[in-house]
Amino acid sequence: MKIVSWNVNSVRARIINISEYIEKFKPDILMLQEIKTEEKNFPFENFKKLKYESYVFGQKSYNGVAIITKSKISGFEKNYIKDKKNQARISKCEVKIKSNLVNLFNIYVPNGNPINTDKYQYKKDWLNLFIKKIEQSLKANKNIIIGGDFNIIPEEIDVHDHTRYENDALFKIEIRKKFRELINLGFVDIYRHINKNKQEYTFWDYFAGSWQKNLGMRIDHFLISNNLINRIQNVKINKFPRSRIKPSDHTPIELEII
DNA sequence: ATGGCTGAGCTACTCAGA
Repeated sequence: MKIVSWNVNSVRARIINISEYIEKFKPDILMLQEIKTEEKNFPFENFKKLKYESYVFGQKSYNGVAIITKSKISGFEKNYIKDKKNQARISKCEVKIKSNLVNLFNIYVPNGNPINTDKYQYKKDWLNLFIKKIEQSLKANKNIIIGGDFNIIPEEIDVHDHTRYENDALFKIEIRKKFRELINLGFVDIYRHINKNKQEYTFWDYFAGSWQKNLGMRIDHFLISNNLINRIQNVKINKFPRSRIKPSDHTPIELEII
């Protein structure tokens, strides 16, 4: 089963790119972040034509997450954590993989910049709430996959110039510690687990030829609960969509699980 | 290279992104 996470930076502005991606790479489950639309304006029909069902937690203008799936999922849930700002940033569902029921989380963690504002506190609060909820969730079901835009650069290798990001909400030590805290509950950052020294990115900003110069960062991740690690066949950052016309600033990360 | 590019909402310009 191929499960993919992709921050699309508006599902409506990106519908051609996303459709092209689906037809070319055939994900079973595609988790989208930053769809930037309410459910009533979501392009359900476009995905239906490609034989995918859509499950949407939308919001006007900003944020928003969705699951586009060919596989059967159950228990789709919005508002999984109590978000102080009422932002659409997380959904949960269950998917059967072989004989296991796996809890699948799709997350869009707050950016947190600038760090001298309440946006940064909101990011920390959000991460703390999320960590607590995952801790609880593990007690009920140890099979968990968390995919999404974490807005966290885990280590120095994961950004083109780490010295520029020491006081950035994506790379500040206390934020990276939250990432470690999550992992210490019993997960691996599966990309780094498989690729020990590889320097690849999932995001390049739109400015000043960042893509052409490969000035990017790895901020989109899959965390896999320890008991599922040996079921992972492959994890891949697919740069193709970032190279297309009118791209998202993020590119998909793809997971193969058996 | 802390400034420049992109999308939404709206229709001039701000907010947000990372």
